[in-house]
Amino acid sequence: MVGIDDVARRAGVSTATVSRALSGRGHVATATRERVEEAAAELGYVVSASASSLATGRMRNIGVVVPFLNRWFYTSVLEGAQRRLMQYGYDLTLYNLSGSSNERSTVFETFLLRQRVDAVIAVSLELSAEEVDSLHALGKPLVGVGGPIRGVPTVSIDDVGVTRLATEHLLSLGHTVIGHIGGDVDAEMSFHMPTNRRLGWEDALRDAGVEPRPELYSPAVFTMQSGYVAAKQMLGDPRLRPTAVVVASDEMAIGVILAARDMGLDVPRDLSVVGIDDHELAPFFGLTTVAQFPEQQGERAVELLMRELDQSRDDEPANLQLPFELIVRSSTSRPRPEREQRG
Amino acid sequence: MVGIDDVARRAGVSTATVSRALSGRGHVATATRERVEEAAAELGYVVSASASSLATGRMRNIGVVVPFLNRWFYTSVLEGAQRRLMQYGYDLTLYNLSGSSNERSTVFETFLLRQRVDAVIAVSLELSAEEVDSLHALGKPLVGVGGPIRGVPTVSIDDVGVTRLATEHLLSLGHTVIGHIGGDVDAEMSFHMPTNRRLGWEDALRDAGVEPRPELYSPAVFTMQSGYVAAKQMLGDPRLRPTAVVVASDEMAIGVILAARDMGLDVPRDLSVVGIDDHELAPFFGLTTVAQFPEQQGERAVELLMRELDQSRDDEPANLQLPFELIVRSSTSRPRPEREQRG
DNA sequence: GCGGCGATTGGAAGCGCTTGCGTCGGCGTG
DNA sequence: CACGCCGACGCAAGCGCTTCCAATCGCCGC
Repeated sequence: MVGIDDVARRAGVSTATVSRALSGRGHVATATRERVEEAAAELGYVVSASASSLATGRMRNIGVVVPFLNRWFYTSVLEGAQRRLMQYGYDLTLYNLSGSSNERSTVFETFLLRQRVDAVIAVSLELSAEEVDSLHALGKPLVGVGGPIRGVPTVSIDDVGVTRLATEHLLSLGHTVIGHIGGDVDAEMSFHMPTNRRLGWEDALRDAGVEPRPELYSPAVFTMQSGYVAAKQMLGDPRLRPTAVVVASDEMAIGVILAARDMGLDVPRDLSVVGIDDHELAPFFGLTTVAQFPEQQGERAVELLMRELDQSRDDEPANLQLPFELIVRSSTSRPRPEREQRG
Repeated sequence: MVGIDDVARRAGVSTATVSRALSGRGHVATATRERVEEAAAELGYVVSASASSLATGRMRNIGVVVPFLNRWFYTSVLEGAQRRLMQYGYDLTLYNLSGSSNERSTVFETFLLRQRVDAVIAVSLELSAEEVDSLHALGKPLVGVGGPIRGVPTVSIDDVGVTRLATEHLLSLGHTVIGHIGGDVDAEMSFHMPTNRRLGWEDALRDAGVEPRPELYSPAVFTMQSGYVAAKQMLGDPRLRPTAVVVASDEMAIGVILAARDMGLDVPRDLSVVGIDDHELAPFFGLTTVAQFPEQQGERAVELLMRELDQSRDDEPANLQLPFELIVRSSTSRPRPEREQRG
């Protein structure tokens, strides 16, 4: 294994100089630096991560904790985070909580505290005060993606605003009987998100002078299947049927579209559907949706972290609100004229 | 930061003993061990990963390289690998190649060689000889998931057998005009897999005395959309239409089902469809499929790796063939009687 | 009762880097 | 022209563990 001394010898300098030259810290004459770099390249020298970490106390590695892996949102965040981290020269070690039920405590109590990561990004996780504290006690910065966490900087989108925008789109098309199929709070780990999305729907309706009808809200978990089932139920009675629905995720929304088809309803003629996410399948189903950009969220989370890692954490926890955007496709249109609709 | 000497002092022993007691290596009297463990627990001591790694040369961390993240197969493999690694006390650091085009070389030349991982798992990646060699030169074991790699132990499924099984299922139902929608070799990174799956279809047909018709094979990339488009084309002409199709992945197969519906064809009455994977959406669409178990593949890959890491690599590269299984749902049935079919 | 052996434990030498502290010149000022 | 400063570089002390080697000690077999 070629070590720093080999490089030093070959370049005719001390190991200290090699270290400085290669890391860019400290003053090194240009000529010397080049000689060192050349020697390192010729020998195929790569610094030993563990030796470097032991000496500096920094691992150049950050931990990302996700509640699931098999979900578009999480993998997208992961993808963005990974890309940005790589640019910073950092590694990403992955912790997935979806395994056994006690995996969560294992991750927090053993793995994350094991000095293997400089910081952690928690995606859609409601962290307990102890979890946050134990990390902070070790001097490990922490940032969250999705949903605020007490005392922790976070990047997220305005979940109220998202469904509000979706609902307003529908209202602007002339719909007034608008349903909402949303997250079932108990079934998901991402705490306030489902509730906030419902609030956005309610707020938009009220602002338009329409009182949201409880029977037009239907909870569901974030899967296509669950969206399908919820839609079947909500659309069952033609007299109570909404002319449009705001659905809390694209996957659910696709389930809704499929349900509508199976019931002989034409989308968007009989039912307008708007989802949230801009999932990769959304274009295929012509789904109008409010796009969020999870990859970007992952990237921003990394940037936030890097800032905390660099500077002494002066500024207080920022809550970064990321943009979202309505994308109109073919699943929404004006409602059918009343008389025709009844027919 | 509490270190090993703190524990040693508290337990009244030397650091050497603490190390031995906590790591389980070497002989330590039971009473002593307990005393040390107690002291460590009270102090909340956790070994410093970098110090330990520097001393032992082992990182207890393995790298997993995937070509994409947003695909059911990869995340499932990842999930299985992660779970098993965690049980072994190992971390998983993730490398995703789907970013920029030069990310691949960056990963291999910089990150993987940086002494941060003890070994690597390559998922659905055709590695070049240099990539394999450079890893082996560093003494880093390597195992592949999906598709054989020269000189590297691999876990995979029998891709020929998988489509063969699917095709035989269709044949046994009485179908004889069976199409295949499969991977486009050029568009995917997973090399022989698409070809092998096509071979399975051809073999099964020939064994049944049916010559596979080239116009009943249609290449497509592994997405729902692409399956949809391919199906629209293959099913376009009623006189040439197959009564059944074997589709190389569930996502594509769902696209096929959707296309059939849009063309007014009833599945399975007018068209039987069988996919491969047992994707999480398969039950929802009633898709008959040949299940493979990617999580299990991830787990087995880890086990293979651990064996290489433990023993001196005596045995030569094993190629582990994992099981697959036909799951019959509602997308396949006997073909309609001939006369009715034409009608 | 004695030599020897294995179980226990401590001492101390690294593992391969980073970095504070010093030294050595060369150059800008007064 | 002398002084002081600063850039460039080398020395050597760690960073916090692991583990080889040696020292002890209790106990067994002859």
